[in-house]
Amino acid sequence: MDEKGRRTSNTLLSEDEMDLRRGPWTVDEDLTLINYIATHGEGRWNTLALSAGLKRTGKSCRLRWLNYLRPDVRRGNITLEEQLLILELHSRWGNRWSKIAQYLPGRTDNEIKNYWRTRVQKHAKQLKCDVNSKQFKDTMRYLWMPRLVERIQAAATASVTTNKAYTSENNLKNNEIEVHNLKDKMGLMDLSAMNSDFVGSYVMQSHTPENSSTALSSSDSFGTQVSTKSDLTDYYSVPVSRNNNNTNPADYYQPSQTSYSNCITSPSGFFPQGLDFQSLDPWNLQNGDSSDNFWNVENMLFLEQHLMNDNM
DNA sequence: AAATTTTACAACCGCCAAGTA
DNA sequence: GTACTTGGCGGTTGTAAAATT
Repeated sequence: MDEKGRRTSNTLLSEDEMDLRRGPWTVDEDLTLINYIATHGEGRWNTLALSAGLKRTGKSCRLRWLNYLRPDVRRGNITLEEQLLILELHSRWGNRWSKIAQYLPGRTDNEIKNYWRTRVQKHAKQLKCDVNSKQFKDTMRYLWMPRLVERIQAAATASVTTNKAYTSENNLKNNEIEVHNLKDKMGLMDLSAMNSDFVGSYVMQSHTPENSSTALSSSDSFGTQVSTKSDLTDYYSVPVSRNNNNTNPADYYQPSQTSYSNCITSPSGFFPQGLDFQSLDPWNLQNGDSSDNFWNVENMLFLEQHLMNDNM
């Protein structure tokens, strides 16, 4: 029996007989579930559903709790850092959403899965290539991911400039914690090059009072985030390490034969001569509007052709 | 302004493995 | 040992909101 009915005493009742509800949860149902779990805790979801008086399956209650009501669920835009992690972890583990979600605290497997399907797969579809193809994976790894790193770095640099004066004891404490967490995550990605200076400056952004809509905390994947032209110089300048010990996190993404810097500044290292590299960047903010103008027809055709040649 | 299409995401489905009676 | 229950997972669907025509 896969929750098609529930056994009460010796009687097996069908879902119809139990008048089970489906579809969106109401506020009342949410409150009932929250209150019940607050009092009795999680677990034994079928029993919980019955005891709480919810006309839902145990599965439905579990899902609602885990994906939506749990207090530590993070909502809102996937940050650049999270996008980078998702791309990286997916390249390692494929559709192991729950495993990937373990490394994004507060994000659910469902949310990550939705992100992947709606944003990433969309672009694979537009490129007319399979999301699991080598070509698409290469595009992700050598084009989008370095660009994401660059954007994270650019945002961090910008935050250092604009928030120089913003330091408080609390901030420093919070930053220490986040630097630690971030390093844990990045450590998983083997981003040994990421130094605390860089990470710290990045994290600083997330604790500034005016951070609510920064490039870091609010962004849409593949260039649909809202931004301003003033950001452009950062996005398109060559990433320069903020110190001299070669600790540019982007270095991690160096392909075996072509350097990351070459990818960024000279796409010909990876893509054919003449390719309008900037336009191929999913996070391209040219013209002040980032919303997918990256995938203009010309470049689509060009990349498509390149991918086809690659197949031969 | 209305109709249509697209996007984003919550919720459901079916399968499977582990636990339990 | 086995039939059943439960919870977890990945895939898919439904639908409200936003964008476009």
